[in-house]
Amino acid sequence: MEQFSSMQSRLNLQQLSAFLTLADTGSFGDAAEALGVSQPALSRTIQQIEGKLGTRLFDRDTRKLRLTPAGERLEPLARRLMNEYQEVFAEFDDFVAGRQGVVRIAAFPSVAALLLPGTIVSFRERQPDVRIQIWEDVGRPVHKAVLEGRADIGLSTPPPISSDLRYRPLLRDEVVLVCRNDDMLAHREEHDWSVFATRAFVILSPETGLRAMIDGAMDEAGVAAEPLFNCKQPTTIGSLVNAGLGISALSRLTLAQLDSPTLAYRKLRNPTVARSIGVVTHAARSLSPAAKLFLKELDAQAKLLAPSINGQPQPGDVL
Amino acid sequence: MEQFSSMQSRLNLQQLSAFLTLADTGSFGDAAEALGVSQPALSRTIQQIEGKLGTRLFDRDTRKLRLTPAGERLEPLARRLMNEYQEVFAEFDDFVAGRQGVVRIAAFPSVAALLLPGTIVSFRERQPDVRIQIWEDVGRPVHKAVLEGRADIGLSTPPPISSDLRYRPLLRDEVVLVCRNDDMLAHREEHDWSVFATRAFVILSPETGLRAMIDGAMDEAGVAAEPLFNCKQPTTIGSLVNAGLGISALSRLTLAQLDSPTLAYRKLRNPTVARSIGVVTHAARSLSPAAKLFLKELDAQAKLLAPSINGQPQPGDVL
DNA sequence: TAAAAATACTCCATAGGTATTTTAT
DNA sequence: ATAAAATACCTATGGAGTATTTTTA
Repeated sequence: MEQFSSMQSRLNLQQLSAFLTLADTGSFGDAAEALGVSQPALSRTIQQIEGKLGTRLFDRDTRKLRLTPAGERLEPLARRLMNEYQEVFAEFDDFVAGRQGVVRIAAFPSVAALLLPGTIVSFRERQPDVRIQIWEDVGRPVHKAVLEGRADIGLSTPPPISSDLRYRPLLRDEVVLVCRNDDMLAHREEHDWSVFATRAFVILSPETGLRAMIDGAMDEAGVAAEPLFNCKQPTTIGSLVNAGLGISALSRLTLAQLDSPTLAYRKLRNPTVARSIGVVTHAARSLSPAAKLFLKELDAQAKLLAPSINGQPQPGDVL
Repeated sequence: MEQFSSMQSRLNLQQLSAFLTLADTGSFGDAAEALGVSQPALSRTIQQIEGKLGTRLFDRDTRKLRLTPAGERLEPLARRLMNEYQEVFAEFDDFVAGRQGVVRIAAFPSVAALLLPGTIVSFRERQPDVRIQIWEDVGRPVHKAVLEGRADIGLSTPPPISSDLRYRPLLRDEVVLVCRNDDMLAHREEHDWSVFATRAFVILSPETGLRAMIDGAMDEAGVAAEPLFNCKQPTTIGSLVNAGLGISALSRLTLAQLDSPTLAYRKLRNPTVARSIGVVTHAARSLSPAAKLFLKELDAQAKLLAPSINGQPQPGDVL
């Protein structure tokens, strides 16, 4: 920077500090001690400063020491500079320690609803000054937000391999049968996919990721049945099932989000279908310290939910 | 200063500059060139910075370079700091060059009236941003103001020797006979002090410095006459003389201050009495650069006035 | 004459340079 | 294969120490 080519007449921070300390103490000996250097060292430093600036800063002899007019002019300026400097690095230290900053999260609504509230509560206890921003998105948009740097952390299914994204699984989200809890199907712990051939059923619309998994499972199970409704929203499915219009298949996480006391879920097998929900980050970009701390909190939260929802990824899972 | 004992995590200005330049150029090679150092040198500098701060500031490989979140946070802070720094030293350089500051002057009213207006006009042409403060005082108060640091420059008679003041003469201010210009005394170029024995006269009151000189001269000349009035103000003397009530003795400078077209002055001899008017500064205190420049202007102005008022100090002068 | 700043000299830590290696496209 | 950053190794400057001299009240 050319700023520094013509820097003959500017003091570095150490020199500013030496100047201020001498101005404070009024004696080379005391100032040198305060600065942790020898008296001759400080003596030379002050001479160098005065040489650089082209003025004496102190009128002095072996008995007296006082600021010159130039010194008096410099003092408040130097003091302001040093304070600014302190403040800047105090602020930055806060950032580095994760006490300050912004964490931007892009997440599936289901994950946002289930995992984030608890995480945020305990995170904010520790890091009250960190701002948290959440975008609820589905599938691809989450990956895109992380890829393009609009979000620090994505919570979603795994991104396509060989993209510049990194993925770490948090939860195993299994596709389950959804019915009213007074439905006779609720009497059994598990059902085959063939159950959908025997009952009216409602299902998510084809553009959703879950629907693709469900279609795949039905194919594999050889079940060819026509759904009663295609719904965009999981909540609609919940209402329809509650209304007794049919049964459905949803992921555990999506169902948990509905939070309906009258709905039950039962395992579906042959095949068992699950997707992985996890953390998406950019492979080439560092996370902010605050974001790293947030991730730790997320891990803890995911472990907490493990008994009710989670499961380790298993062979055969659709990830 | 303890500020520096715990300074492990703070960057010096060179490091800040290196960081900003790299952020600007986006390439180690280019940034190194801009900074005037080699690429490996900058490479190491950045590593040291990151080590100190405890975070990476750039995500980089041999092809790409971009700021990390920490880097993005630091950038505006660092930029602000560097700007502050530039501004502080630009301002201080102005001060050192005498383009900025305050010059405080304590002066005899007569000197203030005669010497300062021209000096200030030409000084302000060159240094329009320097503020000038003037206190009009007489004799001792001028010395005291300089001694106590309330004024940078005093314009007055010489201070008592062996005080902490320094004195440099500017003008020789001679005591002269003052009469109306239609007075018969004006016909002769010079008069002895005995002239006061022959005419009614008015005179400054005893507490003034000039009065002491006049009394001394009258003693020496053996003139013992009673003044008609003792006046505190030179202007009163001017009025009385103009009114034809008598003649008087004043210094050239004091008379010039009256600026009356109907008054004349003539040399007084046996003895010739003069005082020195000059610059009083503190012996142990530096002058501000602006004050030094002001003194130069004063010298020039005093030389300009030399033909009409001045004269070199002469043997026998009361200084 | 005593206390404090300035000087003289010596030393070493660090910032910088050159040559080379590693790495990612 | 190429271009850029990182590493290795060396050098030299300037900041800091100890011992000593100078200065002034």
